[in-house]
Amino acid sequence: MTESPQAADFIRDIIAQDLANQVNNGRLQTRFPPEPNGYLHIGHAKSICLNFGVAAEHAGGRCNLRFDDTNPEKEDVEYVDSIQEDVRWLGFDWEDRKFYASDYFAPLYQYAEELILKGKAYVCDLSAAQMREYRGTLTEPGRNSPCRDRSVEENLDLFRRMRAGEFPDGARVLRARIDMASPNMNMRDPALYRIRRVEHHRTGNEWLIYPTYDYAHGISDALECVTHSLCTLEFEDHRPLYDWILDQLDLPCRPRQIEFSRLSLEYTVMSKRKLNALVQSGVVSGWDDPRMPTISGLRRRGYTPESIREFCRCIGISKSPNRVEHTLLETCLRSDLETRSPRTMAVLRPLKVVIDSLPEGFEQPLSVAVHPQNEAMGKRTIFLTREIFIEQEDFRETATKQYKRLVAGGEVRLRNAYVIRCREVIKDPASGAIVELRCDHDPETLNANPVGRKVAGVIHWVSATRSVVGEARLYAPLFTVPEPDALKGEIVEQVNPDSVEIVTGCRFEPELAGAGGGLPYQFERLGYFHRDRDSTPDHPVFNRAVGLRDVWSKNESRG
RNA sequence: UGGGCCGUCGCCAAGCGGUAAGGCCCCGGAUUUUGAUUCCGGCAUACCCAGGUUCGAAUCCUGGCGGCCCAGCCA
Repeated sequence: MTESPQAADFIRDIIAQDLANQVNNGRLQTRFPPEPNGYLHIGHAKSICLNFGVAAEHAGGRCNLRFDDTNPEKEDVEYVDSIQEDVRWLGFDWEDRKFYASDYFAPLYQYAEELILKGKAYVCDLSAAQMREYRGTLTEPGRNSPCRDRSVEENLDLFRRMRAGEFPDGARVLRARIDMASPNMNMRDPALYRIRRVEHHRTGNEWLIYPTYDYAHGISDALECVTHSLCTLEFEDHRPLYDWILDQLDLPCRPRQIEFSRLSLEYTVMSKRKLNALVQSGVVSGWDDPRMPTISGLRRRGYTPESIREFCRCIGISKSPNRVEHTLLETCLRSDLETRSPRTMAVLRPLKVVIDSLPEGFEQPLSVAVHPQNEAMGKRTIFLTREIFIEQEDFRETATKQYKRLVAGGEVRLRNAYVIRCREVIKDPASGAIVELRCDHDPETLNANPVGRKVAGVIHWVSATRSVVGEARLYAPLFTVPEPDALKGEIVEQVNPDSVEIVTGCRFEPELAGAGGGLPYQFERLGYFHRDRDSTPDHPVFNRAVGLRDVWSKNESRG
């Protein structure tokens, strides 16, 4: 797709200015710092596009991948693997700069001793509950911990013994010595280290104490010589702490934290906690369920990296609260696939049509464009046979003049083939259901318009004999309300029960049986469909990534 | 209620004292063997509100109002 040029935003403005002013000697270093405790979602894509994107826009700009793995209780290698796959799939490259906060556990520990030596940190014996009590509230200042004035020697001794495993989990923490009366709760002597006898996915059992995010993040940034540390708005209140920590220590570089608003999307949820709940409960089939807003879910659904990048460009970067309409995401996919997706005809709900004017056993090969606007994509061959299938909804016994498809006694064009006329409607005598149509074709209408009359409608079809049977999965939003985050109760119980519709007995052009996992196909007149990994050679399964824009059904249902 | 941040079209979002970009949606119309695509045209006398400064304000000042975030030994 022709990707739009990257527009400026307040972060790019700041960076351009810093670069112009030779701040950090004109270096630009960003980082994408996921915690490996879940799969990446479209909100992360926004951050990835920003961090890797802005680095790529400047000569010498670099973006690191850094796993923020300071809490072994929640983290797992499964997630570090999926995260790397997703970032790469999105089209970004950290080259040889894959780091982990856990790479810095040793220096982090040394810096903590340094803080103690400077009287800027102390070991606190308060329990978690007590600490909460001492912290005060939003409107009342906190109280100093009784341990706050311990001597440097005692603090150092205690901290070393914390590390050595002399105290049980949770017994003590190392705290920054800042200001228990600060109006900013984050500055009320925040915890820096906690005791956790948990195996870490990379450091194993080497450490019994683990640094907190607030302590580790800024130092990790500085050690990597990150110049611009971009994060979401909820960390705005942490910036004074981020700066405080860097101010106390003698570090090689001085990063600057800048915050932007996180992405919200209509009809879905974005918090890892909620997404995890959906996965664990089984209401979705996994992190890559095509209804999920995860990168892996979007990929399985049929979204392309290009379309997701374009989406991220479209939404921009700002500090305003936002909730983006999901039609924008769909538009980005459609506009990507419109230009390069191969076309095919598929009938989801088949209605048998017999063309009586064609002889028994008739087969006519038709060479048709893979993409009508792009000849370079070549031709494919389809076969017209006496028996074909059309879409059930493309026939009505009676209809208003607005209905441009086939009606009893009326004419319609078979896409890429002839105009046919419906002579007879065969019904099941018991149920009255339409089971078959008998039609005649007009032999003069292949690649030519009929003379003396106009046939407005064009419908897709597939040969009854030259086709394969398979399955289509049609998706609707996971939630029926635009703001599911506002819903009360368990998120798992709020999921739209009709968010997936499995249609079996679909008919596809034969080549789709063995189609690879490349770009989604456009099923003409229906939408873009992506082959699912549940497919088998004799039973293709296609996910509808997105439908075609459809003003007709919208207007008709409107009345 | 303490602190931080945000408020420009239905949804994103430019704008940085000189008289409201752009995209999405939406509405017309043209072309069309996909009711798709493409193409033309329309879509904020108005920037949360109220005052003030100024020749001139979405932009500066003052005061309101509304929304989001923070009281994890999560990130």
